[in-house]
Amino acid sequence: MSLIAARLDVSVATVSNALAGKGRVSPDLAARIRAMANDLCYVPGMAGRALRTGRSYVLGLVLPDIANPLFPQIAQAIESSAAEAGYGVLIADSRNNVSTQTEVIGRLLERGVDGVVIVLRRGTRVADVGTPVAVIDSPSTPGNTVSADHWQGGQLVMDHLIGLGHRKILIIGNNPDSIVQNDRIGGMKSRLSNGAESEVIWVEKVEARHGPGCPLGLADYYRAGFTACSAVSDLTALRALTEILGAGISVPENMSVTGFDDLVWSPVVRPSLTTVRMDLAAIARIAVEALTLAIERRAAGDDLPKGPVKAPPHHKESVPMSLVIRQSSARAMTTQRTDNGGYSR
Amino acid sequence: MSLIAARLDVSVATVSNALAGKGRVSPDLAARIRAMANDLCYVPGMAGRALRTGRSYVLGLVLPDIANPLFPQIAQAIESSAAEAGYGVLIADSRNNVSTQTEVIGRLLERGVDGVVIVLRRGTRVADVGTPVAVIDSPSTPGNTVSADHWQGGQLVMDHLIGLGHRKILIIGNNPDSIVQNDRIGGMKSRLSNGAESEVIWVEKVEARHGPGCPLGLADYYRAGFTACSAVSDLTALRALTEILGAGISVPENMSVTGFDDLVWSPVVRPSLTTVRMDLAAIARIAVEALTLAIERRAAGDDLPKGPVKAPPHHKESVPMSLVIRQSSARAMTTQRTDNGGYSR
DNA sequence: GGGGGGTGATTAAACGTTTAATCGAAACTA
DNA sequence: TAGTTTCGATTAAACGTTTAATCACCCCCC
Repeated sequence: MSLIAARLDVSVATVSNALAGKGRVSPDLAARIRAMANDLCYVPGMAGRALRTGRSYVLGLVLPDIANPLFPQIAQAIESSAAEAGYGVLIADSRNNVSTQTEVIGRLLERGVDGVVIVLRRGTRVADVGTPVAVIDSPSTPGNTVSADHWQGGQLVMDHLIGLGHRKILIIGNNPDSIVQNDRIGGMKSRLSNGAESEVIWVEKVEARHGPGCPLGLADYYRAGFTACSAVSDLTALRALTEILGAGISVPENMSVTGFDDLVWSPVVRPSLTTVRMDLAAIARIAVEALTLAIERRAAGDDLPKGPVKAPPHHKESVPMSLVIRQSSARAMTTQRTDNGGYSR
Repeated sequence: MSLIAARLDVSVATVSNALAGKGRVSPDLAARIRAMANDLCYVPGMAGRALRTGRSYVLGLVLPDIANPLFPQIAQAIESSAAEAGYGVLIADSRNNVSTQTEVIGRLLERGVDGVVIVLRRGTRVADVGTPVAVIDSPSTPGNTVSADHWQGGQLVMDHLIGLGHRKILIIGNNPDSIVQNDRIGGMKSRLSNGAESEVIWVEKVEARHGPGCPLGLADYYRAGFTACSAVSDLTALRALTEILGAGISVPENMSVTGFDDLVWSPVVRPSLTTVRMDLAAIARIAVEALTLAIERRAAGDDLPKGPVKAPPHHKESVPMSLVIRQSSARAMTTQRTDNGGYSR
């Protein structure tokens, strides 16, 4: 910048004004400055700007569990929205540990991030920091900024399965403490109709009894007349799918399987997985917008209300999910076989 | 910092020296300063430091394909190593597009990152930028900084399968242009012995003929006497596994299936997937160390050799992979059935 | 023709940190 | 005792940007 100023024999202030379009600069001089800047491949140094303005144009993204297969989608969505708003994204991984979570948030703040996006799990509360925070979890979570409408997503699958004629539906959850999973299951149950019934099993509970990686005994449910498995996550659905296939029960002819989140492998397994997808792009956009709004306000002198930022008024706090119908769900068998469901093969 | 200085009635320089342990400060004054700093919850502002020293203590991490299921592991490893070295990690996503790759690298540089870690795919070359760059791809890739020893990984699975008595082994690749995949396959083939034979199919090629998501015709290979599928990635392995199970062929009794990378779902599917894992923690550590070393050197005035940084001398440029034996691989059937392999069920 | 107002540019301070140069005093040396 | 280190701390400049305050100037109007 000072180089540009020297070359055109003007003051750096004028250069700054011209490039920022702020002060009073004559149109032609401004044009000459822009030309020269472009000529010299000048890019404003963030360090000086950050120092002067107190803003780094960097957001922190803290994930509770980086092994989470959703991470790529989330990171992609947040990074994209942030980039569009002129922000970079600094990642942090609190290894599902609530104490390291506060620690990594602290590190992000030391780095001078202007705001933080936190993806919660199991409804952890996040302490108040001096910086705007957006929380993505579930509409049921207190202090949630924006998230997918998991309840409605549950309704979506259940409507789909009921519509296909299924009447005995096994719901497979993972962790009973997860607000997200409970929302999804609640939505499912709310749409049981026409005498349809459901049963819920929790993977963590059966693993607590039989060890990690144990079979879920799905063949037994099949023999008991269940014709569909609705899992709260594609990971669980995949586990169910392979177990069912391995038991010689064909999918979707004898048993339908559905999941949640449309993870990478869902389209490629055979049969490809019917699932419910969140609109992470929209969610990220709203979260980032809420955050940047709060940042602007704070820079203007207002002090923030306590707690995570709220979704901007013209946006919904919960984003509808959409059903992705693939091969793993089909019409329920009309002639029900309640005995001899395979398993011996 | 100036607040500390005022409170103790010393100069800011002294405070800086005391906290950095650099200049000459009397031990007791230094202690008092540290105490006061701790008392005031003082954290040095990165902006000022960055401006003065020209270093941001931030690394950029650019992934070619953020949908890549390996992303969580990589990001975790890099973030962890970087944090240990005192660096933050700014993520960038070049959506498998080489032009956006250079663009996002540019954005990272504008943000003032001190170095960049690039995970390549398909051997893209990366243009010289004014900042140290570490490349993670494959030992065969020119300019590679560090990576897993994919060739040796291929040998690992093949030794395993041969040891289990398999003699006709189907190798499933994804993209023929991928250096990584070719390395893995090369390693596999180099360990064919005892009259064992292999055949390679490429998913992208068969999809080009029969459309995306099409069956790979694995039952035919089973009928033709193949007893093992060695996929070049867990994603492909999973696809193979589900197709085989769906065809009524049991795994691993009739057919063994192996993959690569130990992705999230590999332990949870049934049968759980035998796979080859890279030591991403070690790889990330070496990459970050090489990078920080180059950064130090550059800060000391040396100018860098062109091209990506090289692994530090006391480290290997290629990190050995390790075999993770699970349920999906087992001893080959002794009595080979070349006809009637299932498929009808 | 002198005061007032708008215009286009400059000046200078400020952000928070590091660091080379300086300086006073105490301690050692000849 | 005078000269010379050594120690402990200070001074001041510097990084690159923004921005409030200032200034010179021209134009207009009474």
